[in-house]
Amino acid sequence: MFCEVAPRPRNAEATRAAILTAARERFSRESYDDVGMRDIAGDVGVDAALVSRYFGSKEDLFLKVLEHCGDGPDLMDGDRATFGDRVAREAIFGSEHDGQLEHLLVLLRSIGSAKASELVRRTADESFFSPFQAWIGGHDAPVRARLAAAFIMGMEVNRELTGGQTLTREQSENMHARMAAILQEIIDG
Amino acid sequence: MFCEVAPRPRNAEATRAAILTAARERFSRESYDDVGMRDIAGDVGVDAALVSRYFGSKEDLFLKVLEHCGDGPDLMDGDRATFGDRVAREAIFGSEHDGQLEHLLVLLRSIGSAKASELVRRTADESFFSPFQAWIGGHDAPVRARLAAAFIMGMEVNRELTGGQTLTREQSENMHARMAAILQEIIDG
DNA sequence: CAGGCTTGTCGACAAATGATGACATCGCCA
DNA sequence: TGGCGATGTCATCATTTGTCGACAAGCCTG
Repeated sequence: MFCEVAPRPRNAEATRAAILTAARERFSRESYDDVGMRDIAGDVGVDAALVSRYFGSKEDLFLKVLEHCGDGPDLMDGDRATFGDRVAREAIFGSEHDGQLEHLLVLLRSIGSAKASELVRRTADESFFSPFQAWIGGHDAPVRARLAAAFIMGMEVNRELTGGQTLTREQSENMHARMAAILQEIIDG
Repeated sequence: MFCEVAPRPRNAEATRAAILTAARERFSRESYDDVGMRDIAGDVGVDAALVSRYFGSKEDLFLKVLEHCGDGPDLMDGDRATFGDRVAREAIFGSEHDGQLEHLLVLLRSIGSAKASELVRRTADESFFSPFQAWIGGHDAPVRARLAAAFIMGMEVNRELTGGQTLTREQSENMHARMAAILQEIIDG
């Protein structure tokens, strides 16, 4: 009884989209160097050569991922008065299914890779820092934007570094409250 | 006129130390994956095979670097009342020749690499988070340590991401003042 | 000065990677 | 239904990487 997997229908557009999605998930969990064309292809159930042909090169694919999920981080969606609370919650507790910070994760994962860092830098500026700074507005917007961004990104890194050992529920709530207050104060000026 | 480079004297101990130093400098500037044994060997003026033989494997060498420069970050050296000022200064303006945060840089550069992340996590805990948390002390030390650490690391990442475009002198001073205040407040409880 | 241990180099290998061109297979249209 | 373009696979290449064993050169001791 051979239980063959249903073959993917021959649809270039859909396959292309599936590859892009798989690539985005990979790049948000592993660094540019650690993600292989064969990995992405395997996730989709396709040969690695197809990925190359559809996207040109690995670098081009990475760039497409950055453009695709970088429509603009939705950090700025929502009430401005609850910014600290919202963002601190996601930064500390994370979120199932693709939270607002997934875009940042892709950037952070590959910031260390020499081959990707240039793309990461440019994207970070164009689709994160600039709009974020504009959204913050007011006096010293560039400075306040950097402070807030640093805090948010740092907490992501922190979660990565101390991922194993978790705080107690009470401590996490405590940290969330403190971070939310600090962030909100930065945002408000 | 052949101007030969003076050959390195045959001294295993010195050579070993030179390799370790070169490795530390490489790993503080490039990620684990981007640093090759041949690179390190080239810096010292030695064959790559020697590095392997002295340190076993690349992973062992990386671990030695972590242990070596991780005697304990000297963030905690100095007056506690000026902690915010000192650390914010180094995080924002950086520092020539190996500042207090060089140790953190090694960790941050390679946090994304799958092969190094486990070592990075362990080292970060043992030689950074734990002593830092103990040094902070007081109520909610674990929480406050993480908040401060996140802010500091985030500013390092920030510098990496926005390295190209610099703030004006005035803006930098402004950011320094704000960051120093926030850090100090976290430290003081 | 000669032997022998130490220190270092050379060449090579196996594995993995991104990339490419030739070939196979599906689906649509005449 | 037959053919043709679109879609996908296979085999392969060049390169890079860490690592290893064999060999060369140097320094110290007898």
